[in-house]
Amino acid sequence: MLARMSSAPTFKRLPRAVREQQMLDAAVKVFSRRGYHSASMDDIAEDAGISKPMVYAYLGTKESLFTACLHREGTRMMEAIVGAVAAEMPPDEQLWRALRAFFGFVGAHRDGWAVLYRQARSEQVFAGELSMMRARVIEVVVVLLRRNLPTPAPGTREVRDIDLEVMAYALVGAAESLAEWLTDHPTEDPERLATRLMNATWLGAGQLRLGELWRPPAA
Amino acid sequence: MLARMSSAPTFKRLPRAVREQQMLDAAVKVFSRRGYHSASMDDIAEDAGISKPMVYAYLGTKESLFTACLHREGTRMMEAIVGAVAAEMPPDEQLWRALRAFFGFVGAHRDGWAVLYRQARSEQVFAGELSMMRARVIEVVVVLLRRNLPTPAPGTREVRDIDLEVMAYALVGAAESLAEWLTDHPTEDPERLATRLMNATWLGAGQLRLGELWRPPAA
DNA sequence: GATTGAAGTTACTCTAGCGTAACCTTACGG
DNA sequence: CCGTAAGGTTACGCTAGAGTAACTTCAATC
Repeated sequence: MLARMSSAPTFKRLPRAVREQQMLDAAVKVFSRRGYHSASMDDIAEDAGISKPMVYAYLGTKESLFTACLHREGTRMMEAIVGAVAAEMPPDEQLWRALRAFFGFVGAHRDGWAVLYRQARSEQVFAGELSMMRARVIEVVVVLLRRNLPTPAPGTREVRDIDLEVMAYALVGAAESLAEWLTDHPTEDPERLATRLMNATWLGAGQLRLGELWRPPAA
Repeated sequence: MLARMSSAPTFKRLPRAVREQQMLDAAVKVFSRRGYHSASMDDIAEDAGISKPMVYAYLGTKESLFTACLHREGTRMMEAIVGAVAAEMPPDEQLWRALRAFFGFVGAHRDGWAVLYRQARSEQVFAGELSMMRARVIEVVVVLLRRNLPTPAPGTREVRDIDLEVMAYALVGAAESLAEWLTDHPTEDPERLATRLMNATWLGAGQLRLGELWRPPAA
C-alpha cells in the first residue's frame, strides 16, 4: 500500500491523514511557543513543511485548527490519565496513578500542555470548551475523594460536598502548578512528584476526616 | 487643589494623573475580557472616554500599556497581601491572613486578576515578569511553611527544602485554582475560603512533620 | 494511455488595527 | 490680555497576516 517509501529519497505527496498529523504537530508546537494570535498560519505551514493553502484545505481556518489541536491534546491527556487507573484499585492508588500519568503527560508533551493550559485559557473562544474539560476532571477527583471518605463513623466529622469540591479544586490547581515546577526540575520524575503531592494533600484529607480542624485565630 | 469638581457638569480637560488612571482602568477591563491581542487600542480608548492618541501620549505603545496594567495590578495585589500580615503573628495565622487577603483581592478585582493570571501568562513578552512575581510569592510561602516546621524533634522526620518548595507550589496553585472557584460561588466569602484551604493543606503539612507518610503501593 | 481527482504551489486580495502627523482649544502664569 | 504648553481631536499611512483564486503535477483507475 504505502510501502514504496524506499525508492524516492525526499518524497512529497503524502496521504491526507499523515499530513494532517504533521500539520497538527506543527500547530501545537508553534501555538505553544508563540500563543494563538502571534502564531501565523504561514509559520505553522512552514514548520509543517507544507504550503499554507494545504493547511486551509485540510484543517480549515485558524480557529478550527486551534480547536483541532485542543481536541487532540486534550484527548491524549485524558486517555493517558484514564488508561492509568482501574476501577478496582483503592481510591488513593487511583489518585496517585492519575497524578503520575498527568505529570508524565506534561513531561512528555510540553507543547501540548502549554496549548491546553496557557494559550486556550486566555482566548474566550476556547475558554468555554477548556473549562468543560477541567470540570470533568474536577468531578472525577471529587468522586475519588469521596470514595476515600466512607460513612462517617461515630465521633468523626462529616465531610460535606462543598468541602470535597474545594479540595478537588485545590488538588487540581496544585497539580497544574507543579506541572510548572516540573519544567524547572527536569531531573524529577513523575512518580516521585506524584508521591510528593499525595503526601502534601492526602494526609490533610485523612486528618480532616478524623475531625481535626484548623481554626482561624479569634478576632 | 482638585476640589472644583462641583462646578462643571461634564467637564473635559482632566489632569494627566487622573486620565492615566482612567486609561489603566479601561485597559485592565478590556484586556481582561478580550485578551491582549483581541483588545484594540481603539476599544480601550473608547472605554476610557478619550481618543486614541491620548493613550499613546500618556502610556505609550500597546505593549507598554499592558506592562503598566501588569505593574499596577500586581502591586495592588502584593500590597493587599503584605498589608494583611505582620511579622509577629504565628506563621499559620500569617498564611491564613495572606490567603484571605488574596481571595479578597481576587473577589474585588476580577479584571485585575484575569489580566495577571490569564492574559499575561500566555504572552511570552510578559511571561518573564509574571513568573518573577510568582517566584517571589512562592519564596514567601516557603519561608512561612518552614517557620511552622521548627527544629525536627527526635522521632520526627526532617522536612527537606525540596519538599517545602513542592508544598509551596502546590499551595499557590491551589489558591489560584480556588480563585477560579470563587467566581462560580459568589456567596462564599474570602475568609471562609481561606479557612477551607488551610484545612485542606495545613493539617497535611502538620502530619508530614510528625513522620506520617503516604506511600505509593508496591509494584 | 487518457481521465480524473487528490496533493501541492505561487501569488495574490483585503482588512484590522497599530502608531502618527497635523491640527484645534482652553487654562493659566506673566 | 496674550503666549504657550498641556489637553484634546480627526484623519490618515502602513504592515502583518488571514484567507483564496487559479493554477500545476503526479498516481491510480478504467
